[in-house]
Amino acid sequence: MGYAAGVNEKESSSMSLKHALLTALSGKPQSGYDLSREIEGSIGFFWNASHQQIYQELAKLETQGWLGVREVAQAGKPDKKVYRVTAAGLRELKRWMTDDDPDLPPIKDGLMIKLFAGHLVDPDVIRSAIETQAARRQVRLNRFREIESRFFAGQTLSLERQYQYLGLRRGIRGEEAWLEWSKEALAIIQKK
Amino acid sequence: MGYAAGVNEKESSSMSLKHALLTALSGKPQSGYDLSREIEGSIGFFWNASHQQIYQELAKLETQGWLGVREVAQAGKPDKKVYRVTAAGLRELKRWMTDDDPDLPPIKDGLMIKLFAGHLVDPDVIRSAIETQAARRQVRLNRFREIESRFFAGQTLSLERQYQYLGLRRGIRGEEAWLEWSKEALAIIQKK
DNA sequence: ACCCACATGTAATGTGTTACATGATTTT
DNA sequence: AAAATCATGTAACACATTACATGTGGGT
Repeated sequence: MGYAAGVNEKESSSMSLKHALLTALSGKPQSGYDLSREIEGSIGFFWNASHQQIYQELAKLETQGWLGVREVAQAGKPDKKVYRVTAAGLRELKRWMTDDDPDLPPIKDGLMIKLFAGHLVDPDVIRSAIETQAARRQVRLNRFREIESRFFAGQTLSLERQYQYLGLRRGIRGEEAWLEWSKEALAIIQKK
Repeated sequence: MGYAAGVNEKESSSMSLKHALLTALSGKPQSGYDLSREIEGSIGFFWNASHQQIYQELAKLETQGWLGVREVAQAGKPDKKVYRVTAAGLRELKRWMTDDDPDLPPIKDGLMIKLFAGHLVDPDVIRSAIETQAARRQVRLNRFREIESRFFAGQTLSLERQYQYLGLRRGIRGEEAWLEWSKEALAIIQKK
């Protein structure tokens, strides 16, 4: 039988909007719409998804038995489908939490590609691309810091909130590091 | 004509392995195989792709006229297809470099999801997940630092190499920030 | 009138992964 | 003899985005 060896390719076990949704719903039962709102805040900073994707994924998770649904009528508003995590869903979430993902999360940063092709264009193009991103990152950092001082600083935190706070701290440090880098980068580019 | 407004959804103009490949090939013409090697190093740190995806994308780019191919016979080895960027391809790359991507790059970090669900499991599970990632990030940081001191430190750099160096600096600062965060996080978790 | 928030979806397309497939040469 | 490197690809599937679609009620 003739086929050679190069088979041990990647195996990212992550790939899981599923588990992000289970996590968000384990807090409190919610509708797809609610989730797509919430996911723009705390948890969604680390795992992004559009509302279409969320609706599809919720339907799958329900079929699979990890979620249950209940249709709730509302006065003056469309009905909503409120999802909750089942016992099987919770089991799956806990299982996933113990398995080790061998890869670091992949990065897809267009600005870095632009950097690597920077010599092909006027330095002003690169400078302005960096400055534009820096402005957006600064906005995000400010938002994070506000959340920190409003909801976390100087308060006694439950274990759950403590973990949330660590997530926020990760966001803060990430943006700070990016902004420091951008200063270094702009200083060097300016000198040309 | 009856349909309402909520239409102004996201519009990430990034999504571009295409441009990562154009960038890599603008340096020197290469085969898909060469690219899949190179992409594990410098540029690939910021834009990941498997060899299958690269082959498919190269074929598309050639059809589109942004790349040209030349089959090169080799002694004792399979033929290879060497791709180069065409004039149209270079035009497209430069065009892309000037357009503004309104979104910050999306993050998909499973560890952060685990954090948010941390209260559902024993703190040891979280602690060990963080430690495992920290070890991998430390390895990556060491590799970056070695590249820095071997190929960039104390040398006069061309514009092209200068930009590459800034990319590397971004990688270094990113990993440093992550590791500092992990110390903070572990210190807090340990106290429980 | 128009827009926004609420609320849920389908269809088509595009991007990315996993598994399968081949086959010569070089290293262990 | 087994395994790794070189080199390219197809097929099936899973994940994600864009565009389309509907309809109520409240604010400007």
